[in-house]
Amino acid sequence: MAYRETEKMRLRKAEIRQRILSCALGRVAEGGFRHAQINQVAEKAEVATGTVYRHFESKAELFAEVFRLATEREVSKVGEALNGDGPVPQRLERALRQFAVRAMHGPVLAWSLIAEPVDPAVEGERLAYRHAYAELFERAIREGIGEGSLPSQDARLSATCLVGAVAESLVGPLAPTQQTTQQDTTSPTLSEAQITDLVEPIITFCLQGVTGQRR
Amino acid sequence: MAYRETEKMRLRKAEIRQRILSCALGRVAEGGFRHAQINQVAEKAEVATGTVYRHFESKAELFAEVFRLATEREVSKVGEALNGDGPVPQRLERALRQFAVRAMHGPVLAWSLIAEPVDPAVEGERLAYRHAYAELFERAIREGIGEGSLPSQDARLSATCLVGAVAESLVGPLAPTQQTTQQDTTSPTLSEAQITDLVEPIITFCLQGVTGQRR
Amino acid sequence: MAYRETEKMRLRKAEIRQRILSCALGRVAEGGFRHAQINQVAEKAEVATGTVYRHFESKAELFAEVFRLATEREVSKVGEALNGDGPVPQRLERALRQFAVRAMHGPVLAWSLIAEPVDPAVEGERLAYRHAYAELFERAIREGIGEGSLPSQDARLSATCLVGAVAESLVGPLAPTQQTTQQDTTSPTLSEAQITDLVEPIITFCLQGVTGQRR
Amino acid sequence: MAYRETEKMRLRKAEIRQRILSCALGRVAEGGFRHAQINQVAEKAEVATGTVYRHFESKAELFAEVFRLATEREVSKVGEALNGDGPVPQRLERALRQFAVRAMHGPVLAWSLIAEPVDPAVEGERLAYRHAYAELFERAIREGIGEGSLPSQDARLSATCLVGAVAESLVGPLAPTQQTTQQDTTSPTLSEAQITDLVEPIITFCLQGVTGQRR
DNA sequence: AATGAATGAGACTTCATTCAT
DNA sequence: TATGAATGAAGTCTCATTCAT
Repeated sequence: MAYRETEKMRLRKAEIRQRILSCALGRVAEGGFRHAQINQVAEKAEVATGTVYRHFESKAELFAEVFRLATEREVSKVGEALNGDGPVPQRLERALRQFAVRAMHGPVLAWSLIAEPVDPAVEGERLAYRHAYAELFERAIREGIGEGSLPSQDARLSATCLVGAVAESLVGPLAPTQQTTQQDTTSPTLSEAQITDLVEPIITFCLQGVTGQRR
Repeated sequence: MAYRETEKMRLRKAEIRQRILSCALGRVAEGGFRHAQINQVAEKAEVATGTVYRHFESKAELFAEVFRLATEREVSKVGEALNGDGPVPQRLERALRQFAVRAMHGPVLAWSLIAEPVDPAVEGERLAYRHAYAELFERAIREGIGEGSLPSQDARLSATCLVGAVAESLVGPLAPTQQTTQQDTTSPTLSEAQITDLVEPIITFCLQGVTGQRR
Repeated sequence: MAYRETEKMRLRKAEIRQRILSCALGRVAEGGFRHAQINQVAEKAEVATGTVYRHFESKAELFAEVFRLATEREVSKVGEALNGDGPVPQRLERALRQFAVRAMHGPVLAWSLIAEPVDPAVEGERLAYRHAYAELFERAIREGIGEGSLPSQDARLSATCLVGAVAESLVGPLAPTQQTTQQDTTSPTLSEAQITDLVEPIITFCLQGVTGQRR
Repeated sequence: MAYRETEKMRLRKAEIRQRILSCALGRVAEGGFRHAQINQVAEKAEVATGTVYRHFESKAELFAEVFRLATEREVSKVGEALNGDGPVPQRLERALRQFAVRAMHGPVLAWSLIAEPVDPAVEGERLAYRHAYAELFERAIREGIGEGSLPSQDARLSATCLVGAVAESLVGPLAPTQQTTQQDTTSPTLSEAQITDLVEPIITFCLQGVTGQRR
């Protein structure tokens, strides 16, 4: 008989691709890019090594995709918050909270996305990611300066400071959740209340940084 | 006689140890921990590979020590600035400038110290480093709150934000000096004027963040 | 009804087999056996990988067949020339020219057929191919010795020398057309005039070799 | 104690390098470049895989060296024969005999050197090897034309024919010693008498080819 | 009977660490 | 004690072949 059920198989293939991606993401979330090896990803996804290479050209390609996958939604959420209605400081606050709360839910992953050095190919994605963040914040800050709700300042550097302050506070080794080594594969999950307690002071700092006014 | 011989040898041994350490530091400054291999360090230090292992238990041990070496002075400089005379905001400004300017002069090293993921053993040192920074800033902020020069705030988180904002701005992939991949082993050297242009807005942001007042 | 259906399918099957064979030959002609992978052959033939294995037991089987396909016609042309009318030296000349000119038109293929090492199974075919050539030439030389148009000689070795001289001149790395690496997949096509300039001296050498007389 | 016995160790290192080279050559002689894998070479040489890489930058480098090793002497012997005293035809005869007899003693190796396709890096060496041969013969033929002992001819093509005729006769699949597959790892060793019987007719053919006179 | 995704052995290469000299 | 060659586990990637659909 000719060839049937292409649809089913296409689904299966897509599913395996997804499984590989998500297992790769899982490995990154557990131990960072550093500890995510093709073999282990394949094993976790219950496929053969070669299968990974059927779906992704190389390790770098795979993790670049992982990066995009993990990143896209984060950036778009922050973007939504920043592009919403209301005065800029209020929107900044929403966006920072969005950024911070999400990062708190997966600190190792967040850290990998933000700080871990990787293959040049993946690095490209990270750069894009940070750029995306920075540009979103930068644009908002410029807008705030324009509308008079923010004082004059170097919008780009302020945007960078925002990202840095949040990232460091939440996922850096200093962060309350990271009192231990990053190599730990288990990360504590915080309660919503704990998260709020951490996030609010950070937002205060950041908003004061851009507005120059006591919050 | 026997004693003086021993003494000489002890000096020589210490000297070799220093040379290994400083060459290892050199490699990190050039390309990060990632690209610092024992063989290359040994070669640069003009000793045999095995000699490195006579002075340091393992690669991790060596680089932990490297980390301490590189870090100690940075932290103590910032500490001096923070523990000096004058109102806290002024001291904070001095310290931040100290931190920022030094980082700008060796971005790859700074980035490695701040952000590059490494062996657990080395990570411990990084933790200590960031802790040291955070504690210095935290103490100063507390003092400022006490003396009334700073508003009430979560001193620890503010301190962390300070470190994060500076680090991100100066050595992150977004930083003006890092518009390219970290894999680059050559980093542009900035003129003093350029450095000032970068550092001032950052300091402004940070001070506003802790003081809640327009600078 | 049932019969005609079967017939149609048999034709279709034969056609697919042919397509696979000819695409495999194409790949060899482009880059040699070395660079002819089953996947690429299948893709070029617009069938699935598995289909190749329905028609041929293994890669080796396929390429053995390819070898036969590519070889048969060459040998039979040379055979016709050798078995024609006229004195042996004249027929040898015709045959050598036939051999040489054809090889010049597809140097990579010719080289693959003559010299590239391959799987044992394929090698068997190459052996048969060279044997066929050698036997044709050998028989002609024997005939020439018999009729007195050629001096006494070891007919087999002379035949081998003929093949070797032509093959090396035309497809060896020394050959004027092969001044570059075999890995090159594109080979220059020569004009008829150029081909003649190359072929004539070779024929002269070969005929002198068997006749022992100045041509 | 400081470092002693450098001399002994240098010898040992050189010896290992030699052992690797000679085992690699052995593998080529047994089954061609195709079947010479780094692991097997290392095993045969009784060293670890990594050791091979201490002595040679890459597989290609190793086999390029193997090629040079195997080739140098052959070419220089032929060169000596060609550059000696006496009329050109006589020198050609000496050189051809030299070439042929040596090849007969290691047919698989000879074939690998002459015909097997390999890594581009190794191919470079082969090219050089064939060039060397061709140039030697070409120069001699030109000289012969100059001194009147050889008729006018395309020296380059004649030289190529010489190499091809000898190579094919001795190491090609048609050659009496190669009635079986090249993949055979054992090759029959011929007696001196047998070798003479094979070599003489080849030389006759070749000399007749270049001189156009019955030998 | 055709499909083509999955398989997995096997090839090359790197580099932290050891150990005979 | 210093040396540095040797080690070998581990990692990435390829490709002939199989097999569920």
